Amino acid sequence: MNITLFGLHAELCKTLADAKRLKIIYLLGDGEKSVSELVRDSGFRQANVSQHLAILRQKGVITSRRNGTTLYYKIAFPKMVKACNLIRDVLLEQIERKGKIAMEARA
Amino acid sequence: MNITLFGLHAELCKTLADAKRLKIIYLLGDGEKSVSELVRDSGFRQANVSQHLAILRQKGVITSRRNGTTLYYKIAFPKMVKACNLIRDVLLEQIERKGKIAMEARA
DNA sequence: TTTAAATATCTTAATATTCGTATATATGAA
DNA sequence: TTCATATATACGAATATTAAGATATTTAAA
Repeated sequence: MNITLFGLHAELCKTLADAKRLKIIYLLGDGEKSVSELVRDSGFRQANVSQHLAILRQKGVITSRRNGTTLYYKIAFPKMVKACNLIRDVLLEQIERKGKIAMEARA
Repeated sequence: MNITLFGLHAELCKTLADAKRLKIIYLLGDGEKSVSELVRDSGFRQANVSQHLAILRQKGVITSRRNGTTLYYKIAFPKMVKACNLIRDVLLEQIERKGKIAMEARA
């Protein structure tokens, strides 16, 4: 069920479906960053950042480059960031249209 | 942690992060469809389709219109489909690249 | 007011995800 | 070699997600 196109597609979408990974993706939007820079800028624990980076790298969303003991990560496909931006646009439109409180009241 | 922008953003991304929901979204891409049409075209069980539709509706990705006992669903934000398409593009690029690498490795 | 059709919801077991702690690995310097 | 720094991985507990079966709800028609 996972080697269908929809299955692979869903797996790729899953990489975006986590608040911490989204933050990391946007931190990498400005250009490559080392793990320790990401730890510093995100406020997440080092091990946790590495875990999320491993997921993003394994799904081909980011790539890495080593310089000494330092690993630099960057976005592999700008289209993924564009997709994130579209989804964020929708979110902002939803918030603007109804107000988040009204949305939750109906839920 | 879920009422942050990144938290809400991740929740919206989550709606795309399931193979069945992606299939439903693409089935709705051509225009509105009733639940029974979706059941027929997807091959999923009725209760399961309803469950996924409920998730998509609750997150504001689709909207519904009732006609008698029939409920018609449609995409609420075309931008969400565009985001799906971008991610699928990335997936296809990844597959193509991998294919090339595999070809080169074999050659 | 029964009945049927269309759709939604509840419950639950299986599975997947996430995070923290602890530990391991890799690289370069002393 | 030994040490320090940067980063990755293993493991387990808590939590979340999914699918199926059973049941409920809604609407219209008989």
